[in-house]
Amino acid sequence: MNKSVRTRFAPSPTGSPHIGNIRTALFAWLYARHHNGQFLLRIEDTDRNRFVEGSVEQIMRACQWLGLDWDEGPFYQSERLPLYTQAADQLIASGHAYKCFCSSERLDAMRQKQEAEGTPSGYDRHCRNLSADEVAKLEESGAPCVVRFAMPDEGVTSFTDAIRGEVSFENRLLDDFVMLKSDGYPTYHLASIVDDHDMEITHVIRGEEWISSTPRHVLLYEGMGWQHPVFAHLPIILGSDRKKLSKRHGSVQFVDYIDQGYLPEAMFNFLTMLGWSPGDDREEFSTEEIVSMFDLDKVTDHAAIFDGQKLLWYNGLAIRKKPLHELAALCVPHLQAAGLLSAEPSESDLAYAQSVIALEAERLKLLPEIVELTRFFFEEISEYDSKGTKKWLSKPESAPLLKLISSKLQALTDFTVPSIEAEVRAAAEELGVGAGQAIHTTRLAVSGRLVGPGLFEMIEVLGIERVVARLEKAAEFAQAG
RNA sequence: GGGGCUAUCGUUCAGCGGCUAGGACGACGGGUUUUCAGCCCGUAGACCGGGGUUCGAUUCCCCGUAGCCCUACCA
Repeated sequence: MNKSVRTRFAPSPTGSPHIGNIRTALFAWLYARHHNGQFLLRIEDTDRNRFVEGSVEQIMRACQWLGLDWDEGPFYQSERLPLYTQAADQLIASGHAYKCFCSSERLDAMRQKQEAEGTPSGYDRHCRNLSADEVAKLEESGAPCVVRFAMPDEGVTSFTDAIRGEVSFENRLLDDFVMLKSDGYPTYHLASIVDDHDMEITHVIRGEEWISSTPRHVLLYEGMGWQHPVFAHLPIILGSDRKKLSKRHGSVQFVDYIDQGYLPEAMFNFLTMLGWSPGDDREEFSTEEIVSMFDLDKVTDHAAIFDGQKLLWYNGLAIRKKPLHELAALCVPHLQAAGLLSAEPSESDLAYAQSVIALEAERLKLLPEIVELTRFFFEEISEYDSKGTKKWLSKPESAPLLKLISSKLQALTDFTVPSIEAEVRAAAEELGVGAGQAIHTTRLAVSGRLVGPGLFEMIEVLGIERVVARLEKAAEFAQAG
């Protein structure tokens, strides 16, 4: 009869979500799903200055793409203002909070002085002991005010982090933070505890940058007479130089990875392994397997470094695991965008595209690469690889070789890999050149390139007409020198 | 300046008092093959430093160092 687990992802709409944001969402989602609980989405839009149009859409797009479905929400804090002011009033009434009328100038001066003197920073509690009369007078004058939490000046506040164990802070080192701003909006601290309580969140799973703020939250819960949820602070994700993830490490915006052609399965697997493990050496899992195994006690407590190469490896893995028709469905839009395939391809065009994709699948690491990998299957060859030209097409035997192969293939009634291979090898033998030479020369003739799928498979898929035309063209080119 | 979190191969995840310190990515070498890729096999590569505790520390404690986070009317 234990309360069902409820977690949430609570991003602020200040831009496109970061890799780290989504990883946090992922872990919160995994925890909820593992325990058959609920996962909610809450938009923390309490800072009107930093609001960025479109970020909520990007956040939802990222979650949906990864498969992080939410059971409730999205909730918007900006629509719940009365809840926060009520809580603030209650805290003032119970003596846990007070109004502060200090101007930003006074606060700046105070901070400068503290810095100059090397004394600990923090609000000097100037307004903490204002009498009721003074407060009334100031309110009457219309002076803007904020509500600050009245920190106990002694004692220790501690909590048990689900990942790090017991963490404690001395209250006297904590200052009277602002919980309600002068514009009537709450700060994160107030809003999040009011909402987490109201939404019956059982586990607050968030980034480790929140650890230092947690004693404030614990005290806020106590002030409200509420029990606080379990806190779990996830390790941060850093760049390869152990510095904050930034553009220099590649993309930091999550949606960029969608656009670059990563697969959600790969990203899902990669991200969960960044800070979590099943406790042994395995690291390739399906989403279902991860959901069934995931728990907070296996989350590491130290920073993880974002390794783009590993992500790429996971992506290649995911691509190779995809059933062909699914992979084709993912590649087709890229081919269409490149103009290699029409917007409304015929049945046979589609079938052709699919067999082409099948040949290149194992070389594919990123979806958009399919375009350059397969271009020659769809378009005529505009030029031959220059190294290949020098090495193979410049040989005097190339033209007769290509012509012979062409005629042999044309005579074929059974245009399949084994017969194609037999004919190419026979042609080589007839002219007394090595099979390797015949194969490389032919590859260059039909694809213009030096590397690619197996030659015979490639010829079969290209079809007799294209192949013959290309062999003849290459023979002419070779003859002309 | 103050406070907090963290510290195993280049990276990642294991190890939770006794191990030849393991797996993966990457690197390097080999095999398969017509090339590349893939696949298979192999090689190199790590316990931040100093004190304790203990018969015994990578593992527990303390100090130092380093990185990161907080120290906003931002989240």
